[in-house]
Amino acid sequence: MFEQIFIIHLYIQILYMQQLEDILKTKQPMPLSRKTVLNVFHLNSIIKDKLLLSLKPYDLSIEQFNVLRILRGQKGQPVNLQDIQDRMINKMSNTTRLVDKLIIKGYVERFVCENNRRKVEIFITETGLKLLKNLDPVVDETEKSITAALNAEELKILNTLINKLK
Amino acid sequence: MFEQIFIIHLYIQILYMQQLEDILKTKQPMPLSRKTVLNVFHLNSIIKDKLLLSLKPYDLSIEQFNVLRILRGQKGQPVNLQDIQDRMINKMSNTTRLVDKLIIKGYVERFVCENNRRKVEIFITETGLKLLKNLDPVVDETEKSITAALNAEELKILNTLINKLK
DNA sequence: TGTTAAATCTTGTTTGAACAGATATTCATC
DNA sequence: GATGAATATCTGTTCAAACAAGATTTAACA
Repeated sequence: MFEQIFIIHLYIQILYMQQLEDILKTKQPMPLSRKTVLNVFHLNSIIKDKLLLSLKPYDLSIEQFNVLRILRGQKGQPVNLQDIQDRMINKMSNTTRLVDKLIIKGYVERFVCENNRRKVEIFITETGLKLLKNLDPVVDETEKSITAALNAEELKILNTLINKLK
Repeated sequence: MFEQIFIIHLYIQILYMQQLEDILKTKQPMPLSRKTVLNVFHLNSIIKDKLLLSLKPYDLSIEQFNVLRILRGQKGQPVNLQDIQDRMINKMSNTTRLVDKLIIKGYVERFVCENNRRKVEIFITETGLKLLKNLDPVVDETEKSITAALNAEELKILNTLINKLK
């Protein structure tokens, strides 16, 4: 956890400031806190839809895809279910069944951990790695198109503000 | 849709810049676009959980609550299902059943539109209005606590950036 | 006017999420 | 080493979301 101070001079064109009010067709102005919450929900929904559209041809949910990326990041080192749950973006109750589906599709394997037989160790398979390799450019492209409206500096500011909220 | 130019001088303390990397335990740095997407997902998940917790005592989902707020905003004017769908933050496929649940709970009523019998007009009931009145301070408080880490200027910037992405 | 298309809502089915309870293994303590 | 608590995962059930097809009413128009 670092502590730095950035000084940023930001010139922003406020083009679509009324978007949310347009959708909701509210007459009176909303508190800034509510507007922010609703805007985050709305943006999340838009991004989710776009990503899902990219993953649809591969029959993967966003969560399944993220788990595969987590496993790849391990580079062969074992991960147990708890680890996966901790690293998932949307906390889920049943990671077991998510992994089940990835096993059925042949993208991951599950072994009982010999050191601690309560745990299960999960690995990504060659098939899983190959799938990710195919998906990488697709998802990269989608993510870039999603964030295309902001330049690097603006994105950094956005991430900073989000991190302060979390 | 207005067009204005704001000049904002922003001094931001970057305190938790590494949060996402901490969770995912990734070694190599992520592209800024991916980081942004994951950060939005993560923030959305956190906010959703907090709001759900506030609504839980009232046995309302976030979507149900938002629909009630939309109906209240109409001040007695009829809204049909299509209108509601258009104004919902997360586009849903079956608004019918969402409204069904609100009817069962006695918060809204449904009538066939006489001018166009394909449409159904939906109104909020007195019970629904009373519920919202109870919920207002609770949700306001939650929303404020969610956004408490940012001051008004930062929130405005955040909303502007989000709007540019949408 | 009769046929077809469009708009609007509903229903059926399949899949995913949430929650609680069950199972299996390990750890701590006596 | 027997017992109860803690850890880690799995399973059952219930409820919500996604998707597609169906039903009803209106509009278009030859």
